[in-house]
Amino acid sequence: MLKQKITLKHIAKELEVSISTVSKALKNSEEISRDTKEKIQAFAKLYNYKPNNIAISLKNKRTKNIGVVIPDIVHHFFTTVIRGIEKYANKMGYNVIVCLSDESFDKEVINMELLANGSIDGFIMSLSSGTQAKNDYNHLKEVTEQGIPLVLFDRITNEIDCDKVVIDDQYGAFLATKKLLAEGRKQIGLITTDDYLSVSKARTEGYRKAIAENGGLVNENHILKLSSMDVDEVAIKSFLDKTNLDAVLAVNEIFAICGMRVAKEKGLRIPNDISFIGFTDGLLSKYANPGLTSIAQHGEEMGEIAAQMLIEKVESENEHESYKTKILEPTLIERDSTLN
Amino acid sequence: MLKQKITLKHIAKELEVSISTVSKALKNSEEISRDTKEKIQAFAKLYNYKPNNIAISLKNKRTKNIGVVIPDIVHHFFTTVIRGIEKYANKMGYNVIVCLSDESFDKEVINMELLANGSIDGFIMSLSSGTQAKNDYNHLKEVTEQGIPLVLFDRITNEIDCDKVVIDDQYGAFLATKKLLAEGRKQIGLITTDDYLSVSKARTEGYRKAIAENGGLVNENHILKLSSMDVDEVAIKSFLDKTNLDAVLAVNEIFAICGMRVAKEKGLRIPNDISFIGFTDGLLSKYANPGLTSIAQHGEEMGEIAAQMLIEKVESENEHESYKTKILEPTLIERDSTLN
DNA sequence: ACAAAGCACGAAATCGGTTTCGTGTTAATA
DNA sequence: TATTAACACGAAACCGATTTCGTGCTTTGT
Repeated sequence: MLKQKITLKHIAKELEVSISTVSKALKNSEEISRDTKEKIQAFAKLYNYKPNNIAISLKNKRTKNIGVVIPDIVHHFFTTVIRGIEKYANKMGYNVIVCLSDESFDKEVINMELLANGSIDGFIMSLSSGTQAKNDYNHLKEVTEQGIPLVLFDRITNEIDCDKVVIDDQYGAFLATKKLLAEGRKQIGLITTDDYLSVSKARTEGYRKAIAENGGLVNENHILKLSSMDVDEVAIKSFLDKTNLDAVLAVNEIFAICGMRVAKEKGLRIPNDISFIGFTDGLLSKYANPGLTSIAQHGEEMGEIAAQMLIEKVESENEHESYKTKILEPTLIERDSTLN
Repeated sequence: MLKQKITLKHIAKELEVSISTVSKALKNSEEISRDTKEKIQAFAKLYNYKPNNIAISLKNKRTKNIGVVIPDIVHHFFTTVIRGIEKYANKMGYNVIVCLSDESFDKEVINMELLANGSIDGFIMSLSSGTQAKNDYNHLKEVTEQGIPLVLFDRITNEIDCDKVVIDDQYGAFLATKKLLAEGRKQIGLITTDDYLSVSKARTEGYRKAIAENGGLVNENHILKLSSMDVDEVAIKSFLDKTNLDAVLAVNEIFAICGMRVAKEKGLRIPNDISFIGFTDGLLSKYANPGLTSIAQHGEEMGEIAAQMLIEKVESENEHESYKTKILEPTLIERDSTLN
């Protein structure tokens, strides 16, 4: 019943040759005679021989697996990045092992240690908020010190020397704020998270910069810092109640959508009375009502680039430690939550 | 600079004992004297020795990896399933290798063949539409014949004997349709895909059953079958134009959201003039405007159960081939796209 | 004091491949 | 015909662990 996987040893015994001969014949080595090669190859094809990946990994010290560690998978942005990674990795014959840190420092460490013991050839990761809050990157240091290539994307740190891919978050927020200013908005609010998240910090800076460059002064009351990634609708409502905004920039699409909902409940018309711009440009932005103008982060492209950088490092023998940081340009996708 | 990974051999040489002694000492074998064990364990701790996963996998013929093959990762439902799988698998010390078939039969086959050669202990998968359309399951047969455990979820087939997890799609659609009928809706439309997708077929049946049970007759013009998973807004618009519906059931949330948008453009009030119910209950349903009433598919739970079933099979020695199909009950989540 | 038992450890096989090196046979060359 | 080169293949080491079996030494028993 059970069709046992066939190995070189089986073929060798059956054909009365040595294991080495079989191995060479299947690699079409010049060393083996035409006759023998044909016989062995035919037999292998017949019995659908496929070499055991694990054995090859052990010999080569290369697994053709890449480890991806991200905070959460139920986030459109991360999911598009994975798709990009998968796309490129697959093309190059690599598999993708996905681990979720669940925004927790401990889980991130455990996952990485597990994978680092031979299961993968390199890491692609985005830091958990727990790690960024703790500001402890020893697990990353250990990995790089062992010579395991690492590529950070989106949520990165300067503490570690490695390849990185990010979008220019500051510029993205700058772009969005400029757009709102160009519409003639005067009271522009920002809904963000605590500063320990590198991206939120950068976006806040972009927002400040745009306003300053426009000769305005940032009203600190116009900035709402939510302490968690979960939407706090109550906080958003009281924020909109207390202020008198005519535009809102949010660091992700959920905050923006939630803001729009609250605004509509307050009887405000979007975009006539108040404009909204979000980050991420995922499904929510596209299918929201009205469609949410947003800053596209080009996740899929980011994933492809990260995979490319990683595989290049994995496959390059030389250890000349030169690390690149690729900065992608964000794009403003205009929809109906802003004036055309 | 490069901190080389330490192996049993290194420890053995350094401490002038044999490799076997080191191995046994680290497993706290009774065979080894207290002194020697303490010496070896201390040394291993000091140099942070961790056994090589690949070597262990080769020896044990167990990788502690499970392969997940899904059509697409940029779908809320699938990501929740992955999260459920990850959750359980991680707890049991397993890693998850994710492969995307991209709805293509060929990619599905290639990915599975790659992983089946020793990289994983078992598969969890949901069929690509390409595979369901082609109705060819030989790649699954081969895998099961090799004794590799397989669990199918959501998009399954009866052609293969293996464990399965699904929600009762027919009942879900039945439930939704009943709800619409209870609201007093008379002209209930259905937006679905071609029948080759097992879930669409089941949902269509549930819809028919509910109407029939209510003494109604299904108007075939009230059923729109889209040929692809991509939203065809034009088709939906002409569908709503041609019919005169007062309620719509859609087999996924995107179709439903798109339907709501078209309806609003036509000047219809939701839910006063027309109700909408979708499937999936993802972010879109939650943050749509109005919030979309929908049938929750309990993806995370499905993932956990699938992982549990798989790991149980993986870890059970005996080959008594008994396969279960677990059917989860869908739940109706009421929001503002239907009358309360 | 001598045989039996027990202790602590090492040699070697194994998992399934790859690869280096050595060797017997045949063919080419002097 | 003797020598050498080319050819075709096998033995064995290796990757990094686990595990069985064997063995030298000490200890116990009589």
